[in-house]
Amino acid sequence: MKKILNEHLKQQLISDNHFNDLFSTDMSAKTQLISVPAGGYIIENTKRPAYLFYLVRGKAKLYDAQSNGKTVLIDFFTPPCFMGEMELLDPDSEPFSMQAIEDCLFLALPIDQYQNQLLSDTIFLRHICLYLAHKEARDVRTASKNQSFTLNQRLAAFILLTEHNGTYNERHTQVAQYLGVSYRHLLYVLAAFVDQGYLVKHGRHDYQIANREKLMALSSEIRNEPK
Amino acid sequence: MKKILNEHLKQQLISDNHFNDLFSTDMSAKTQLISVPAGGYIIENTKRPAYLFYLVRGKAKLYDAQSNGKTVLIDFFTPPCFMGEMELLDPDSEPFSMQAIEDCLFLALPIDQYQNQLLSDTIFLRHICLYLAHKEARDVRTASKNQSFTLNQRLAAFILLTEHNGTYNERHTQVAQYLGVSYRHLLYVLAAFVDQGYLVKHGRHDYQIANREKLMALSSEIRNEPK
DNA sequence: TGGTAAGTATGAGAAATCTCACACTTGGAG
DNA sequence: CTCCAAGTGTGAGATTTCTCATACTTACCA
Repeated sequence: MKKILNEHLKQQLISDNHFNDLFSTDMSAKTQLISVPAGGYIIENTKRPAYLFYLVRGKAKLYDAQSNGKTVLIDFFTPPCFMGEMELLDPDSEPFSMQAIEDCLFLALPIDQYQNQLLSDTIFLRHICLYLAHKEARDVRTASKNQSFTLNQRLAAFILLTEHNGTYNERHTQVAQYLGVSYRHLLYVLAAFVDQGYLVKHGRHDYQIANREKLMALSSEIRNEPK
Repeated sequence: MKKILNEHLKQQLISDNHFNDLFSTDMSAKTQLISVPAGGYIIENTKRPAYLFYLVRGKAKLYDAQSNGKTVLIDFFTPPCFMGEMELLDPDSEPFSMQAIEDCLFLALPIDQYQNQLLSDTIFLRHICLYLAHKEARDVRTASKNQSFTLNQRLAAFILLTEHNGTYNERHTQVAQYLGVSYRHLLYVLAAFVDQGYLVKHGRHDYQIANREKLMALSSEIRNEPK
């Protein structure tokens, strides 16, 4: 995690993402530009994050740290979205981890400094409410729809979501758990993708996307709104 | 939908559910007690609800009205929970329907009268935020877990959730869609439940629960937190 | 340096679930 | 009253996915 001291870029991102509309006062001066490289942690395990993050570029994933020490893949994030809002709102919330899939750029506000101000800012709170309400509505619909699809389709979508520079290299065990299928079946379908030339296996852990169009075709039915 | 003029019951429900803690000022006097009978509509199709509801007793279900006129079962609600908060927050939100499964009791605040006040009440907004954030977190975990269970287990949980006085009578077509399985398979499992004596079929549309313990055993693995 | 846990890998048979085809019932709309 | 759409019901074969068993590899720790 690194602060980026590029005032011009910061201002442009703030304006591109209408960041100031989220608050009742101009937060530009208080906002920091932060980058996290692919694979880096944005929020670590049990550590309370120091910032409220607003993702403007990149992809990230959310883990849940279970009591037994295991971690479970929970959800994915793409811009624009908040991260760390749960910690801002609820000091007693459970620990979890947030990790960058691609290089990520954030507009970030130091929590300890501005927590009180943010929690008293009705415009900000309304935006968070709306964000959460919409996210919830979307997730419920997506979850309901997802059940109807075969692992072929869901895996294609998953690969495209988590791929980085054309390379897919998630842990099979975690993915199987996240997609709700057996490890065995995941490997079958992965092998089938290689067979059919959609992926090429490199070494033990990396798969290179060889036919992105086909993967997109497979996954397209999931993303599209029903007519 | 009926207003209930029972001041004593209202005060008791307000106190039992710590309703006043949700706001920065005492809303008791402004709160109405509203009941909706089983099967009745709490929020109808495209009609903007007149109240912000807080469910304190009963069960309800949420439908999504699609553009083609069809309706899709989306989610279920049990106390305590808000209903209509989306409409309060976002005047442009999509239409949907909320229907009572059992007789429901609500603490309700007229939206047109108190919308501005509520949207300026940081305590209330924080509670809504927290409610939404926790609901979201729970739903994501549940959805992820649900995939791992067989229709046997999910259907058992679903029957217990939607049952009313020991009778289950949801539309098969909707349930199949909601649970993400084919109509055919749903009927298979339902028939198996009857075979095994968990349910008894009455007429064409009603199933009576004949072995609640067994259904609870089947569904228990879903609800329990992982250790 | 060896042991152990976690991840990767594959086969074979079983269970869950789907698709398709077809028939019957029911409740409105005209 | 008739027709039609939607819901209900059932059979048979195909596909998806699971379970279990069994190896091999890798990382890490004592």
